[in-house]
Amino acid sequence: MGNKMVIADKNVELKIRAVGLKPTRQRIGLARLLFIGCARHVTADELFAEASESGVPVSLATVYNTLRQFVDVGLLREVLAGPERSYFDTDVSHHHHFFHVDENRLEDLPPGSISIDDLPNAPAGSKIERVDVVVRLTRK
Amino acid sequence: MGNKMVIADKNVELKIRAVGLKPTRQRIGLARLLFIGCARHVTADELFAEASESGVPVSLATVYNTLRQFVDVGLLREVLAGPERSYFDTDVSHHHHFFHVDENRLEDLPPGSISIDDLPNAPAGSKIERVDVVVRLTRK
DNA sequence: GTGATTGCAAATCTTTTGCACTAAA
DNA sequence: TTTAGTGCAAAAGATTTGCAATCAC
Repeated sequence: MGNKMVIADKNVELKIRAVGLKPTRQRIGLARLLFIGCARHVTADELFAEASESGVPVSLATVYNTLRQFVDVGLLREVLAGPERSYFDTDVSHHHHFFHVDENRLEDLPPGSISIDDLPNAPAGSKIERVDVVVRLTRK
Repeated sequence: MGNKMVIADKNVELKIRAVGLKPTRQRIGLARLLFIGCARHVTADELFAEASESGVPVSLATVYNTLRQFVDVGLLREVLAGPERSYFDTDVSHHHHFFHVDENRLEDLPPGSISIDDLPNAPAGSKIERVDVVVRLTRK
């Protein structure tokens, strides 16, 4: 059993090294939670809770700092879905989201769901960084 | 000069009454700033500053509460552009936004700029409340 | 007069930061 | 050993809330 785990850990460590960060116990622990397995959407709070449960020794401040660093180096994408809190997506490819308003939960749009035509020109002096689409959902 | 002002005030008061709110001095003052003239995007802070400058006697807490109430009754729309603060749009019709990341400023997309095809079906049990598109801009 | 609204200050919530301590290289 | 990273507690910023005072009707 331990074998796969060890290999995955090694990959996570390499991933962190690859972006120029020091692979500390905390970063490795958080990265394991984030990057081993399917793509996911987390808040700082959720990740902190998960880390605590699974025995990763980390403080909430470090969770925040680590998430920010991972975004900065392109390992995570920050998704703006509501004004209350930030969501982080382990899938950094260009895609869009459902946001379940009643549950404060993000979900990927099925790929190819939305195609945007007639993208406007950026106003003078600006360039388009990114286009975010959020489909807000409520209970039926 | 005073005449137009008085009429506009009257309309603002009627607007507030129409949604079932009591037209207090504060609500009328804020509504005048918001709804007389062109459509605009404001933050609570900006509106509070404006109110203070133009002699509308109102506290920051009341600005927040009033904005929230105006959103609830459909007089304003809250726009999600970043996690730091909320923006309020006096244009409640369906339209999308540029967000100037470096300036924290919203701007309407030229009408008809974006057309979304292939809108996905909502997941089971949910219905689509709204689709938000934010085109994030940085300095060129 | 009476119930809704306001102002203020305090509380809340998310996120960031300063600084002494710890750990990775 | 040396520098980067961490934890804690405090700070910061946006927003909400409790409650006594005030206002609209």
